[in-house]
Amino acid sequence: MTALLERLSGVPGVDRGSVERLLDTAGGDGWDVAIPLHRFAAAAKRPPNELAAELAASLPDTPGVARRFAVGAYVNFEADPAWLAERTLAIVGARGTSYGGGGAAGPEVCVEHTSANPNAPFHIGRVRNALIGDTLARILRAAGQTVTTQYYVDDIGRQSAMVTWIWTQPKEAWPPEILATLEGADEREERPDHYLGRPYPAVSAYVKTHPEAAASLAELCERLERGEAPEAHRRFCEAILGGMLASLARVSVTFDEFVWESSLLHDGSVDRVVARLRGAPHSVTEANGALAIDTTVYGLPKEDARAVFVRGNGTTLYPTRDVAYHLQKFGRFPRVIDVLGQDHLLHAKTLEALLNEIGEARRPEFVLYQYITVPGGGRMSTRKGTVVWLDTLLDEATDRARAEVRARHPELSEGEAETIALAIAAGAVRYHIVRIAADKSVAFQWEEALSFEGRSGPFVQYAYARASSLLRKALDDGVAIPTSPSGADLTTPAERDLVRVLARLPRVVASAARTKHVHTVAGYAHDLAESFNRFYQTTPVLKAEAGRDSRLALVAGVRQALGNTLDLLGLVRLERM
RNA sequence: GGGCGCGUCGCACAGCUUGGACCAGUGCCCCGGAUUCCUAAUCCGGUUGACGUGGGUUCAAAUCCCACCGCGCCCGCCA
Repeated sequence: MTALLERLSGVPGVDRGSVERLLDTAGGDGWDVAIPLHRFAAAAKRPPNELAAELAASLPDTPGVARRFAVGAYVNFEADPAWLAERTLAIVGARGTSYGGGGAAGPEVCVEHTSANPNAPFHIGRVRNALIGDTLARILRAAGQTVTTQYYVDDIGRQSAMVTWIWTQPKEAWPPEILATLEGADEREERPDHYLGRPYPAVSAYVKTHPEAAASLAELCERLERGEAPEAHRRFCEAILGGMLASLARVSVTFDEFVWESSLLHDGSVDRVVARLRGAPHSVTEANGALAIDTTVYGLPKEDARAVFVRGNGTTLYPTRDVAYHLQKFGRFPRVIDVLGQDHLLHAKTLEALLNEIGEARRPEFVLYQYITVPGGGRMSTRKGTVVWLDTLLDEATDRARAEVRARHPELSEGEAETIALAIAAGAVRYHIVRIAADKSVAFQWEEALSFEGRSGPFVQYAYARASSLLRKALDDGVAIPTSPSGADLTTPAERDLVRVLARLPRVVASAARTKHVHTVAGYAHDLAESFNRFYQTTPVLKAEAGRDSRLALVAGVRQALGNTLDLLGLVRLERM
C-alpha cells in the first residue's frame, strides 16, 4: 500500500490523504481493498484503465497481499487470509480489553448529558439523552481520552419549583384536580421520582389558568434564586433525582459529577456573568427594566431578536446561568461536549451568542438528537396517557427475559436467573435506543423495543455467551486455549469473513469517537455477532478434525472483541444466557 | 412566515461527514428448510425497492449543490 502511495504521489493533484481514505472501502468479491484510479488518471492525463493495469503489474510485492489485479479502472488487492488472521489475532491478544481503543489521548473532555429536571421519572424519550451521552463517554474513553461526565441539576427553575410548591402545601389545600393525581398511589410502594412527580403535570396545567397560583409559584421561584429556598426544596430535589438515577442505574448509566444550578448563584458566578453581559456590545435595557442582548447581528430565529438575560424583576434565566456553567466547565476542561435534544437548538445558538458577547472564545460541541415519538406521532404526554416510563419498559422486558431464561435454564437459581434477565432487559432497551442515528426521530414501538432477536442487544450478548460457553467447555475438557493460531487453518469463507470483521473494530471506534456517531458502534456489534453466529453454526470447533487450536484462538479473539464492544455500548457481558 | 433536522422495500433502520464495485445492506413481518454434534435468543433459502419530487455539478450521485413537497422541533422575561 505504501508503494502504491509513493507511485501515486508522483501524480500531480494527488495527496496522501485521499489515497488513505480509499483504503477503508469495504471488501467485495475476491478483493479486500479496491482503489479507483479515475481521479489520479485525470490528474496524470492518462486513461484510467491503462494506469490501473500498469500499476497492478508494476507494484512491488507486499507482505500480506496475496494478489493484486486490475479490473477496469480499479486496482484490487486481496489480503493473504492466513496473514490477516494471524496478525489480527496477535493484536487482539496483545491489546486484550483495550483492543479497538487506544490512540492519541487528546485533551480532557467533559461530557454533559441527561441533565433532566428533577421533577418526574424518566420516560423513554428523556432517556435517549442519557444513553447517547453515556455511550459517547464510553467510546471516547476507549479511544484513549480522559472523560468526566456531568449532570447539571436544575434546582432553580420553575419545573422543580412546582414540585416544592405543591408538596409544601397541606393536602387539604390542594385543588381537587391535583389531588386526584395521587389516587391509588402508595408512597411506600413507589420510588420518590414516581410518587413525588405525580402531581407535576396537573400543577403545570393548573398554574396556567389560576393567576394567584402562578403568582405564588413565581414568588417561590424568586426565593429559590435568592438562596431562600424552603428547607424541603433540596430534599425534594434530591429524593426525586435519587429515584431518577435509580432508573438510569438499571441501564448502567452513572455520572462522575453533579453540578447543582443553585451553586452557580450562590458562589457569585452568575452575578459576574450578568455584570459582563451588562457591559456587552449589544446589551439593551427593556421598558420594564429587563436586560437583554440584541441578537440581530447573530441572526437567531427569534421574532423580537432579543435574548433576555435578566427579567424585569431582577432574576436570571436559564441561558444566563448556563453561561456561568459553561465558564466553569471551560475553566476545568479543554474540551466540552453537551448532549441536547433538538428543542434546545435555539438555546445552543443563544448560548454561543452570549459567550461571544462577553468575549469568550471557547465553545462547547453540541450533540443534538431528535425525539422519540409515540406511534400516533408527537411527543410523549402524561395527559394524553402516551408516556412510556423507562421503569415500565424495563419491568416488562425483564418479565419476558425471565420467562425465557427459566425455560432455557431450569437448573439456575432464582438469583442467577434474575441477574441474567435484568441484563438482557437492559441490553435490549439500551441497544434499541442507541442503534439509531441521533438525528433521526424514532417512533417508539413496544414490540420492537422488547425484541431479543435480530438486530438487538441480546443478539450481541448471546453471541458473546456462546463464545464464552464454548471456551469454558474447552477448559473443562482440559483443552488449553492457544494464543498464536496458525492462520493457514482459518481459511473457510466463514472464518475469513469473521477475521475481517474482527479486524475492523479499531477503525469503528476511532471513527465513532471522531464523529460522535454512537450508533455506528451498535451497527458494528451486530455485524460482529452475526458473523460469529454464522461461523459458529457452520464450523465445528471443539470437534474439529483439524485446526481445532486455531479455531479456539479465533473464538477467544472474537469473544474479547465482542466483550469490548458490549462495554462500549454499556451492555452487560453474560457468560451464559 | 423564519431557523434546524429528517424523508431509502409493507414496517423499522444502515449507507451520506470523505461521490467510486451500491444494478443499494440489515432487522421485523411472510413462506420454506436446518437441532443424534460446541446454547435454535441461532443459521440457510425465498419474496419485497421509481434511495420524497424536479433540476444541476461530475467520467461517476443514495452521497455534493439548488428549488419544491411532506413530517418533526424551535422562534417564552419557561427550561
